[in-house]
Parts: sequence; C-alpha cells; structure tokens
Amino acid sequence: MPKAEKILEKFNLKKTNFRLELVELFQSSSSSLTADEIRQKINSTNDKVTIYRALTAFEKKCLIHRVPDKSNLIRYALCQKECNQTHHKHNHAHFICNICAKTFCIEDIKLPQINNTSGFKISKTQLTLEGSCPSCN
Amino acid sequence: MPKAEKILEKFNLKKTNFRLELVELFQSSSSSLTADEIRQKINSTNDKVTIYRALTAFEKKCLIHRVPDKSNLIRYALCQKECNQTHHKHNHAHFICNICAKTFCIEDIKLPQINNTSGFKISKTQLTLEGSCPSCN
DNA sequence: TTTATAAACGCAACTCAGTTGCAAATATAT
DNA sequence: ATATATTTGCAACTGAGTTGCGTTTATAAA
Ligand SMILES: [Mn+2]
Ligand SMILES: [Mn+2]
Ligand SMILES: [Zn+2]
Ligand SMILES: [Zn+2]
Repeated sequence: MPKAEKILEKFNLKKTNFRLELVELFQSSSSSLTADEIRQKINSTNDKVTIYRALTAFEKKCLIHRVPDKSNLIRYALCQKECNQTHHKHNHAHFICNICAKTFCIEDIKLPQINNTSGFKISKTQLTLEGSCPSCN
Repeated sequence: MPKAEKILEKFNLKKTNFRLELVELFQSSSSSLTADEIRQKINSTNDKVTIYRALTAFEKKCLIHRVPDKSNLIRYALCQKECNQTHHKHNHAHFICNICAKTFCIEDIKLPQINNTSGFKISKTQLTLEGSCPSCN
C-alpha cells in the first residue's frame, strides 16, 4: 500500500491535512464509506462540501470508485492497482450487508461475461450480492 | 396480462381512477418508471405524495419491484407472474441505458449462481448491465 | 524569503427526492 | 343509507448532495 503522501503527489493533489487523513481512512477501511461516515470518523472538522469535493476529485483521479449502497447513498471504496490515473478498471463483485448496511468489495468474485442481447449493447457489468457480512454472522 | 381492475381487486386495493391508470401505465411501459416520470405521463393530476404511497403499496403487494437507476432514484417495473402476493421472486438482470437513462428488465439474462465466500452469506443476487438500449443504438 | 498562482476550503443558500402528520374525501361492504 | 377502512391532498419537513463566491493555503517560481 503506497503512502498517502505519495498518492496525492502522484495525482497532483495538494497534501492538505484533511486529504491526507481521508486517503488514510480509505486505506484502513475494510468496507466502503459515505460522506457522512467520513465526517464521523475523521478528526478534522471540515465542512461537508469539502468532503464531497474531495470525493469527486479522488474519483476522477481513479483513487476511489463508487460502490452500491443499500439506501441509494453515494458510497466509495479504494481502487486497486489495476486502475490507472485516467481509467477505472474493476472486475469484482460488491456485497451489501442487510444488517449493518455496509458495502464490501469482493475481489474473490469476478464478474460474469455477459453478451449483448436483442439490441442491448453492454459496456459494463455490475454484480451486487446481498446478505449478511462476516462480522454480522 | 390481467386486467388492471382484476389486479387491484386481487390485492384488496380500492379501484380509484388514479390507481387504475397507474397499473395500466406500468402494463404499457416497456421500461421502468420513477415517481416523476409517472407524474408526467399520467392524466390525473395527483399530488406526488399520492404517487409515492401508491408505489409503496404496489411494491408491498408484489405488483411492482424496484429496479436500479442511473442516478440513484427509486424506480419501479411491473412484476412477472412468478411473484405471488407476499413474496417477490425474480431471476432476471437489469439494463441501464447510459444515453436515455431508462432501466429495462432483461428476462433473457438469468442471474448467475454465486456461492458464499469467506464469511459472506449471500441471500440475494443482482446483475446490472450498462450500455445503450435498442432505441438509442 | 518573498511573491504569484492555482487548488482547496468554508459559509450560506439552494435544489430536489422522498417522507410524515393530519384532516377530508371516497370506495366498498353491510 | 350508514359505517369503516382506504385513499387522497395539503403543507410542512428531512436530509443528501450541489452551487456560488470570497478567503485561505500549499506549492513553486522569482
Ligand atoms: Mn469495489
Ligand atoms: Mn426487473
Ligand atoms: Zn454486516
Ligand atoms: Zn436508451
């Protein structure tokens, strides 16, 4: 896992206290995060708009990616090394726990290959699983 | 396709003009609908809260089911005959068009069978495809 | 070390989907 | 006709996410 400083440098993002802390928070999280969860877990007391803008910037630089959420919130998780600085490249499933409402990236489960059907041209596939996560079992 | 009247009768829902029109709208729609799309397409000029409450009631009676939406809106489509009055039972994929933003049920594509992995107990599977739909191609 | 610049930030005000409470209307059964 | 539960409308609210704008700050050049 590259140092948070190095990551921000690599993407020409300024190394502010908040953004350093945000990268580290994502790196240390086993599941994904919403803006509100970030506000609760982080030491800095930044405005929510700062959080939203950082998330948007991080997503554009392929540092984090959106994951599905039980309540249709915007939720993010760290990208893996397959993602380069301009394109997201994911091949894993996501798991939503119906008890704790967390969403997990499941690298063990790869996406099925789905072919175009009756006029639908498929450019992206998402596989979302629901149930109960290890901590809730 | 059963008559709208029969459907409302079957579920002990009152046959109001609005709800009859709503059932018929779903039956004649090739893709799914949000509350706002319903308000635009329907003749009745009901309050939005009436639409939301009808959708909630219809979903509970397994007349319609939620489908994914490009912008995280709540979006519904008609259920198929497999759903009984108390339980939803779906085995199809969904397709989101990145051009017109509609979501379609794709009965041709069945869900893959995914096994539990490393402590995650899977009780439901969702397969969401993205791309361009027949009308947009 | 100072200065210039773009990036990041905070505040406030806003948008918009969806919800809740409550009273009035209406479908339907008796 | 009457009673009852369901449905509806209005109004007010909630909460996530956005936008505008002026200020601060990280960083690099002078
Ligand atoms: Mn993921
Ligand atoms: Mn469907
Ligand atoms: Zn859990
Ligand atoms: Zn389309």
